[in-house]
Amino acid sequence: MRADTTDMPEFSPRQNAVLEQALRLLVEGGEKALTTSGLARAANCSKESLYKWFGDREGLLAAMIAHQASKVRTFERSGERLTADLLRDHLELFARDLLQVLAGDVSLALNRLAIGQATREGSKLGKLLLEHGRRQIDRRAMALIDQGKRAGLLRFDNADAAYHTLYGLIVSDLHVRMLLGEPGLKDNARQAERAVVAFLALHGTQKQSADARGVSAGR
Amino acid sequence: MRADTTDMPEFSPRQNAVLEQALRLLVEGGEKALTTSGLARAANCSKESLYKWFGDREGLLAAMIAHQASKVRTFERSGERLTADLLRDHLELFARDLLQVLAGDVSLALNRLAIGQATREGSKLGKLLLEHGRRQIDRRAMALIDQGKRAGLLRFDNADAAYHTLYGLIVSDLHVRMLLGEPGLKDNARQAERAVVAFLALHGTQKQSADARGVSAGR
DNA sequence: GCAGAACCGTACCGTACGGTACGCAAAAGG
DNA sequence: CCTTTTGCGTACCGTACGGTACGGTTCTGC
Repeated sequence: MRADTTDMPEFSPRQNAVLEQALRLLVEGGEKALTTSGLARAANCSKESLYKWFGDREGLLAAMIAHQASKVRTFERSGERLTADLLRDHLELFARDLLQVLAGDVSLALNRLAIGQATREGSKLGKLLLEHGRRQIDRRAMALIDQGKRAGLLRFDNADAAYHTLYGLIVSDLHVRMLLGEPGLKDNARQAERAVVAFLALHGTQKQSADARGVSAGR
Repeated sequence: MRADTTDMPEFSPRQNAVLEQALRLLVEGGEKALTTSGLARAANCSKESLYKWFGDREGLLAAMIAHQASKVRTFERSGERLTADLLRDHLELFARDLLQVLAGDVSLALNRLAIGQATREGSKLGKLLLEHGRRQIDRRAMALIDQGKRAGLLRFDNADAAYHTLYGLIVSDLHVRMLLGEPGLKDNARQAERAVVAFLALHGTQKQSADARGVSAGR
């Protein structure tokens, strides 16, 4: 494996337009609506071109995932000095972004696709999705958590475990519920705030402000 | 107790055997392996009978969910007096049970099926799965949490929010990862213990024992 | 013992999919 | 200007699915 990322084929503009149509079909009608004939019709291209570009149906699905991942770029974080308030703000921003991403139409459709494809033996698409879709956001959170620890604002043994705690507090069972077709939250921001307050109560080194704790356990 | 929604048709032994085979096929090969012809062959019955009993394919899938749910009976809890240690034990037992259920082959297969079927507009199967599969375990946890509060061992505003916190701490993103084909945890018990310690740190009214806190944030 | 229902095994039907082949127009390139 | 490449549109093929029909067989009730 050379380097890490960006060994992605980088599709031509035409191919990207086709992949965009493919995503649209998938979002609007689920996997059964994404057929080679239907895509060729919707994208005004020939089936032959589809097979030439993407190999087969699985290649098309993989290309869709890569294409979507290439659109979500997570800006590298600044190296500013962390304060407790700043850390909390960044954690909340991360939480809100995470909830928004997970609730996105395209994200849900791709996850449904990969999960529907998966079996007990694992799934090529699932691996791809976790690798392309999650690594970015994982990195961002881990960097933030690590920075918080180095600044003496957070305390934990295992950064990975701490991150999973944060993730669980933010998302709970919401992701699976949305994948099953339930509507998302009315207020992502409130959920984000709650989760960060709880996370800081568990792993923070300082008392939080009074109004903040009111969210989690005040009357 | 028929109580609320036991309007489930209650299938005959023969039909239950067929549904069992259907689950086996689904677990072993995913949705694409669950065909009417394949099921008829595997269960030694005729396709005509399948359609007579279950109406159509969707009816078969719904029947599979109902059948599986009917097998998972959550024993009603005792009314014993709660102590802090007892509460922690029950919470840990709940967490272990939850992790074990979510990691089960049949549960994963049914969730994959319903998720693969779901679209933006929601899914009949998804609703069914959440209703039949989750309500039991939700009730159990809510009862336990509520009992803990009445015993003065837990403190929270919103029992629902507290339960979601507990759920998130226990499961994190593990469920989705497993749905995508990743292997489960090596040690469910450890994860359960961690989650309960964190939950009690957030919502408990008493200090936990030293070894317990060592799990979450020891030096 | 007999009529009727339930059921199995199989054959069958229409359809729609993934994938391939071909004819032709429009760019690309020299 | 001519050639080559690229790609569109369509037709086509094999397959496999969901669903139905039917003849033969076992089970059930009287």
